[in-house]
Amino acid sequence: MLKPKRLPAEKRKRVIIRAAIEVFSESNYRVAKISDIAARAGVTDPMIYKFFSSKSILFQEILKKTSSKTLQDFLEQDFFYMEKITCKEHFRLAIEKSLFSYFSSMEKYRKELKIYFQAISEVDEPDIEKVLKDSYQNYASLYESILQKGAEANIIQLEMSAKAIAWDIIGFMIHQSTLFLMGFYVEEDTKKLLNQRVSMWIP
Amino acid sequence: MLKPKRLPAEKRKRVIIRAAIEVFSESNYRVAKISDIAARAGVTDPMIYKFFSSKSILFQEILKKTSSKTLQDFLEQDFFYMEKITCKEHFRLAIEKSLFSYFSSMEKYRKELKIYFQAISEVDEPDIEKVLKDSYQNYASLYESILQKGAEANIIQLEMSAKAIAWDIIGFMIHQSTLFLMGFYVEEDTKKLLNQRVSMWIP
Amino acid sequence: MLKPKRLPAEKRKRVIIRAAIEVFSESNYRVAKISDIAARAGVTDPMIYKFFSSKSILFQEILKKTSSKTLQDFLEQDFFYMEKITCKEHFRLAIEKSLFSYFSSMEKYRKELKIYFQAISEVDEPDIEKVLKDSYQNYASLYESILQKGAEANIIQLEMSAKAIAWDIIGFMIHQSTLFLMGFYVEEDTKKLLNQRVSMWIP
Amino acid sequence: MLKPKRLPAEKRKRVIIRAAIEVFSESNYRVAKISDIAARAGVTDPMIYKFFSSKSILFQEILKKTSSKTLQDFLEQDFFYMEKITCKEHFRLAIEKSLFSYFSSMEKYRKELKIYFQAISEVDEPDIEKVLKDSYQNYASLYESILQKGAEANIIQLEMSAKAIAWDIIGFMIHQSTLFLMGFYVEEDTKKLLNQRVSMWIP
DNA sequence: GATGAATGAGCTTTCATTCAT
DNA sequence: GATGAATGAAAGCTCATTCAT
Repeated sequence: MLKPKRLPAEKRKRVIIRAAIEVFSESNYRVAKISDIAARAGVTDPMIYKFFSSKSILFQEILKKTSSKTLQDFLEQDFFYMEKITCKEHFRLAIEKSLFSYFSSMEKYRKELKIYFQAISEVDEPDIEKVLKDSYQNYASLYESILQKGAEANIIQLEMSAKAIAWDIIGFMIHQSTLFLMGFYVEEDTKKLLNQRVSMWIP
Repeated sequence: MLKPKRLPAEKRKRVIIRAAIEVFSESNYRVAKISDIAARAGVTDPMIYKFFSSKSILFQEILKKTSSKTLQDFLEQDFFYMEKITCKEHFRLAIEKSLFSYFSSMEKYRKELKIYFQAISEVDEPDIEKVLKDSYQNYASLYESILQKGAEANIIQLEMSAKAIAWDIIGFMIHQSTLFLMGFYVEEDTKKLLNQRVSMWIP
Repeated sequence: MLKPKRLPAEKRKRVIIRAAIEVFSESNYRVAKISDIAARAGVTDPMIYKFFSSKSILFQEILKKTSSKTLQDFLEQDFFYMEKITCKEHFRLAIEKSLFSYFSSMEKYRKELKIYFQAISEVDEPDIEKVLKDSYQNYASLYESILQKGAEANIIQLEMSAKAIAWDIIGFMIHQSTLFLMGFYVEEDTKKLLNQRVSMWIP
Repeated sequence: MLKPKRLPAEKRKRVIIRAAIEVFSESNYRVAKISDIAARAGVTDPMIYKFFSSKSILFQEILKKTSSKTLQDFLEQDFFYMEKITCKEHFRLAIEKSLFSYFSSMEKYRKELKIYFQAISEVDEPDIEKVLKDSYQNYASLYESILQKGAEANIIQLEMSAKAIAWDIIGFMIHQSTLFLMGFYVEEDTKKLLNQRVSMWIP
């Protein structure tokens, strides 16, 4: 092993997270050992604790980071640049594009996705449960507020509460993620389904 | 402690398996402790080892038992009583009914289903991987042979190999199971999808 | 396994001891399991406890039984039938014959011998230590009393106490037993050595 | 508890080995508990596992280390500095001296010797058997090669193969070790026997 | 008289985590 | 700032032994 370089804290932290993502995704939260992660990151065990106060916290940070990063990707593309959305059809398209963009990024985030599904088995740890819920909540809130805005601006009319629709959208995302991880994802099918759903959500 | 009742081996084994199913399904394979299972079954740890030589074996036995029990349920209903199946439509119906019967039993086997999905995270243990694969394989073989028979009897014509179709059927089952566990299962939707698929499988 | 016959207690006990001798001699006191012994004897574990209150007791009984049996063999041959021993030379011959008879029986008692040497590693259990010592003591006492009788009858003259000589005889027996178990026993050599020693003991 | 001193790994390992030698030699491999050894070494159980991956490995390392240490002592004294050995008499003397040096060191290695004899009861563990055999083999090879050299240089003439003689030498060593441990070792006697044997080996 | 059922007690081993240097 | 040394706590598993039937 190469002599461990002195890295600036932020960088080192990122290296550790990257290593942890790999190690966790290769087995699971319980089987993965701190020392495996440390070895993969090229540091010693206590270094992990310098940045993350416990294994659980490290796991949670991964969940949070992944969630916020994908959310970021999302916002940056700004599918919902309202100036451009002037009619229902545009609105529908924006929803479609945003979701499809998520589906397209699944390959890139395959490992993180696996970790998300592991997390489901760990919901008896309340902290983990919270992070998991929050992460879904963020997405839901985003869609909820967008739908709200669209409705307020009279661009669209909703038949259900914005919240209910938002959570159905999240459900669809999770569902497709599962299909993806299990090897059942077929882009064409999803596209069609997505189209149908959008018509349902925004009638 | 309540005075430990003496049970004949077969009964005790069943009690332990039941307890293990509960304990495993409430958290996961790694988190569940032998002593939790023992306590739930109202026995001491060593009793577990009288019946199952290791925790992993116990887990595997649950997987196997569940698999063979649901398969049994299946065979007993004999959807494929060939004397009665004389035309393609009957054949299609038999497939539909058999699958729908499986979907209907998911609620009954919710815990076992959860354990099956936990097992996916444990496939780095080769024994567990094998049991998992075998269990799917059994179902696949069943459908394969049925399709084969139907084709040989000229009741149906297949556009793909019986094997490929069989595995697509399994995929559909797994997919619906996932939806179910995640709370996304809607009987109506599944019925429609099932209908479509059957038309695909048996054109 | 054949249905366990109802055996008279004494016979059953002997069967168990025989099984225990085999099982112990094949590994060692700690590694040998009660259930192995029971299986070998064709009985269930609790049966062992019917006859021997603990594993240690069973081990001790083997030591005792072996000791008394070989001692018995010894006495029966009556090398020291005093009427026939009228001179030093006869006395020496009796000693020689008695020891040589022991050496000749080592093959027959190989397993028991192994157990004796195992017992040495277990002397931290005081009971076992006692049995071991007693067993040597019995032999020693025998020789001591014979030497005493010989001296009192003026057949032989001793240069050391009868006790000291007796224990040296025991030492020689143990030594030869060790050689035997380790595969270094050569009858010819032992015969010569024995002859020398006898001259020493009875000058 | 006394505050646990921090020791560099090498030192700590030596402390543990020393403790293990004592604890093993005081009872036996099965009776000695890891926690006994840890306590004796003034550490907690897991420290043992930092250095030795299992109890069996620890035991084996002791056997190996002892074997290589005594062999080292041996080689350092260089009884077989060939320049000085020019005639049969010198050669014989070298053999005698080397063996006698070993016998003289038995007191120093009494505990290790006891452990070696324990190991015999544990030969059903194949790893232990191997270590034991290798350890004897090393000594045998040493003597074999020396005898070979002597014969090739025409300093001595052998009546048997160098290998056979080498193993007879090992047998003699083991035998004397046994006598020593059982309290029957008498330097004088051994010297005489040794002298005889050497005449046999190198006639 | 014999056994199947059950357990107490204990051992090896693992791992997240801390702390002195 | 980084690490090697050390441990607390617990888990899986084994085995001699007991007891109800």
